[in-house]
Amino acid sequence: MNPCASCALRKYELFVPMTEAELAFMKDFRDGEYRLEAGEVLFHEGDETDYFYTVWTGQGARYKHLANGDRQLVNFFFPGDLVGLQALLCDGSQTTAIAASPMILCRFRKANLHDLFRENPARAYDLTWLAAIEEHFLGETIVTLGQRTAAQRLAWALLRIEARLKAVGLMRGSAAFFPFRQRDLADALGLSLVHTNKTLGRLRAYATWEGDLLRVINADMLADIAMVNRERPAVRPLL
Amino acid sequence: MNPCASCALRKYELFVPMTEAELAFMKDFRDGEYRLEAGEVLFHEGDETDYFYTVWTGQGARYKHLANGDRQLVNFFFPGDLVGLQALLCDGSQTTAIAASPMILCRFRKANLHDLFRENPARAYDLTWLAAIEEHFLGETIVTLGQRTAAQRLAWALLRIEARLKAVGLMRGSAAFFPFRQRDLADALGLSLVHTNKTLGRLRAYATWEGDLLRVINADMLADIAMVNRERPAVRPLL
DNA sequence: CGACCTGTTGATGTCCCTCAAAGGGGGTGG
DNA sequence: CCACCCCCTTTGAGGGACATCAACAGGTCG
Repeated sequence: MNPCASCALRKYELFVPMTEAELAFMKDFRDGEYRLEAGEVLFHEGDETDYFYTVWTGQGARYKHLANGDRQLVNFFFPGDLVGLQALLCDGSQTTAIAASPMILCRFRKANLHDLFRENPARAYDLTWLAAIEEHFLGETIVTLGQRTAAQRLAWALLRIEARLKAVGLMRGSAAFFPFRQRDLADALGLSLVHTNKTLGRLRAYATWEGDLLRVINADMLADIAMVNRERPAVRPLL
Repeated sequence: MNPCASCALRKYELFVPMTEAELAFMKDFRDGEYRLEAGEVLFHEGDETDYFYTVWTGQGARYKHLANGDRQLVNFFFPGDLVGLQALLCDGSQTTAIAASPMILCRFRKANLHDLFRENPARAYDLTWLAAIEEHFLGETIVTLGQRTAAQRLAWALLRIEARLKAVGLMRGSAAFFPFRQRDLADALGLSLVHTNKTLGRLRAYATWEGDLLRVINADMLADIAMVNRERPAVRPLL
């Protein structure tokens, strides 16, 4: 029984298909699962870890605290995302990773990384590919934080999050399951909670977010507001 | 005559040393140099490129334009930095890369990337390592844009830039050579040019930036203002 | 000499932050 | 089964940090 071969994520178009041989390799490279409850921490700022992960189920986020107690959320992570690779390669995590819902992660040992590169260059390439994709998203985030107004930031974020969730089938009816609070989104976008709330109110004709359900009503309008081109997420590997 | 073996950058502590064999390999993997004058563009938003690069000499930046004409600088690049890897892996660049001074870049062919992973896993690992380091810096930038005030942003940036320049010997006397304009720094930090100028004025007791020369006078004070721990740049590979 | 770029400074406006408080839902304990 | 509390959302009021507009000075180049 190969958990990688039977992984439900692989059916989604978001991910590049894998061969039988690749799936067999990943099964051995994988070092079991790691389970988290909502609110639990995967690693803390300053931790030296021996593992990195990919998200199998659930959602979480990575953030950093400043000396004055402010918090900046660096990114959310969704099924298929890599977590903790820089913590490994940049000796020591500078961020904290936390689960926002129950999560299951596939775990990989740092000690096996060199073997991966030596024995399966194609998978190593995919790992680099994933790192580059993450880097690309962080670049987009920088553009947003640097140049967009509150309404533009929110439109941008809601659009992006909903598309990503849809791509991995995280739907409850016609809405996407998004288990975060307004506080989290505010900290991700560099806005105050109050202003985030008020601005969400003004966008309510185009997108709603009630409880854990995010519903995009008028994506074109949101894209207009955010000044982005609406594009489906690029195809990417899944370790 | 091996340009990688004689590369003047390798003497700096910032970079992990390479063996003779590795240097010989890199010489073959390298696909010549690419030279730019100040102001010239390496690649444009939307370009599909066949190359990626590392900076040998000179400095530049990568930025993105929004529909309204605003510009956000995503990162600066300095000698030893990787440029254009995501453009390759995320099909198509979303950013423009431009030289701020005359530059020489070492060029690598996209077509050879798979060979790199197959034939030299250790170098492939280094490539991923570099990507992770870049990702780490982008994360820091996100924290800064999201949470820090104008003075904090500038203190953070001046500190970081000066440390990076020092690490590759880009000194003119006791100051670092930094060929950008206030407009560039403003666009990097998400501030207006005017406010950047005024805030730089208020920091002038701790750091000066006149012409192309950046001089940090009181790094401890800047670190205090920026709420960062002063740390030397982590050691990293140099392709 | 004039055009242009960069840096500098002042005046005015506004977006967003901070402070404050109230309402709803879920959980817990009496 | 209700009282109470905590967390989250929502709304209003006031203030501040930063953007925008405008103008000038110095240096460089044609």
